[in-house]
Amino acid sequence: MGRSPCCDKVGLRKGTWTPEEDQKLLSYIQQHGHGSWRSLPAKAGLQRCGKSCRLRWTNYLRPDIKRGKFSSQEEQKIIQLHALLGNRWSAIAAHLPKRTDNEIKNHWNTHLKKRLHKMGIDPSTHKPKTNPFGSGQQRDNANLSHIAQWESARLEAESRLVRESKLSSVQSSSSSSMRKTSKVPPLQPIVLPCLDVLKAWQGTWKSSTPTSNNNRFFNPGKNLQSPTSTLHFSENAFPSPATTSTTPTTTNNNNATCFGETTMPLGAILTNGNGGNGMQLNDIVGHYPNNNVDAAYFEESSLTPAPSFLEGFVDGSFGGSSGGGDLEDNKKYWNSILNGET
DNA sequence: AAGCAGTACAACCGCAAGAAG
DNA sequence: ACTTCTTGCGGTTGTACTGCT
Repeated sequence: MGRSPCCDKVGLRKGTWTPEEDQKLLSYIQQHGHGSWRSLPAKAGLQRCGKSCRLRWTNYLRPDIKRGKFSSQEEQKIIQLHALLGNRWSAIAAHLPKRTDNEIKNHWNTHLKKRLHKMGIDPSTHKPKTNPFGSGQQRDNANLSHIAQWESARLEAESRLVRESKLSSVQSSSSSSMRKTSKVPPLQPIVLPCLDVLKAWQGTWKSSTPTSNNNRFFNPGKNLQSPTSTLHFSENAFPSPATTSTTPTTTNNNNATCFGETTMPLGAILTNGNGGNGMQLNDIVGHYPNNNVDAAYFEESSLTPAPSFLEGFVDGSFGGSSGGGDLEDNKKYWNSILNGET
């Protein structure tokens, strides 16, 4: 009973692959496909076990692999995904085209983990290791609240991911017998994990009891403190809700008048818009001429601590002045959200 | 130039689980 | 129902490279 070893380990080479071995493996697979990995080494004239061949192929020789330095955009995505998925490298890799789980794992362990440490962030929890914001009691409370909300959102998103993963694996297994076993949730349609967290966060805020006061967008109610976070909306980017109604419109307004730069609590964006006390992503972009995300940008002002998964959204997105992500990628991000994957 | 430590990346190992016989 | 095969996955180790003393 039990599994047999992947190879007999006698007379087989281990360690770094030579260019000759690579060439043998590559040319064999190009001609015949890999077939059964166990039988491949003998057929290809390699003194390696099948498992080693498979690893070499999937992590290095495969033609659809992008090698080389990770872009800042990719790094940001890895951090965001890791905040959501933890060490599920294959799941993370599924969201980074042409990158292997092994490469991402190595990059995380050798670069990103250390970088987060230096920034005072615990890479396993994605939370600040210590309070970097001084000693004000009020600030401390706000931060604790912020962290608690973030954690709550994260857990909710994670549980949702698990639910969706189970659901889709049932669907996919019934629809395709070719699909091999995998812990990775199916990728189509792509639902951005960041958005999951945003949604979860929405739920967190929505669960509080809104009251009407002079903040038309956001009122955290009694159970949750207002976040310390605010977002700045640039001039000409955001038509004034004050000129229309107390609730943001969900329809596009090409002739919308704009108000000058304003400061909005993060909750204004993350709480439910149609309910009247906050805005959804659709609501926000609905205010821009032609629903065009190019028309807007926002930048982080005092989101503290900034959850890493939000960085793509609040740190320099849309070519904002604070530097940050690539404009085109951010636009794709947002357009995918607005095209109904939400 | 040699030795050493740190870093980056490739590769290995063992486990889990579905497929196949 | 059971065993074996096969593949995928994540953690860990090994090795080559680089920079410093």
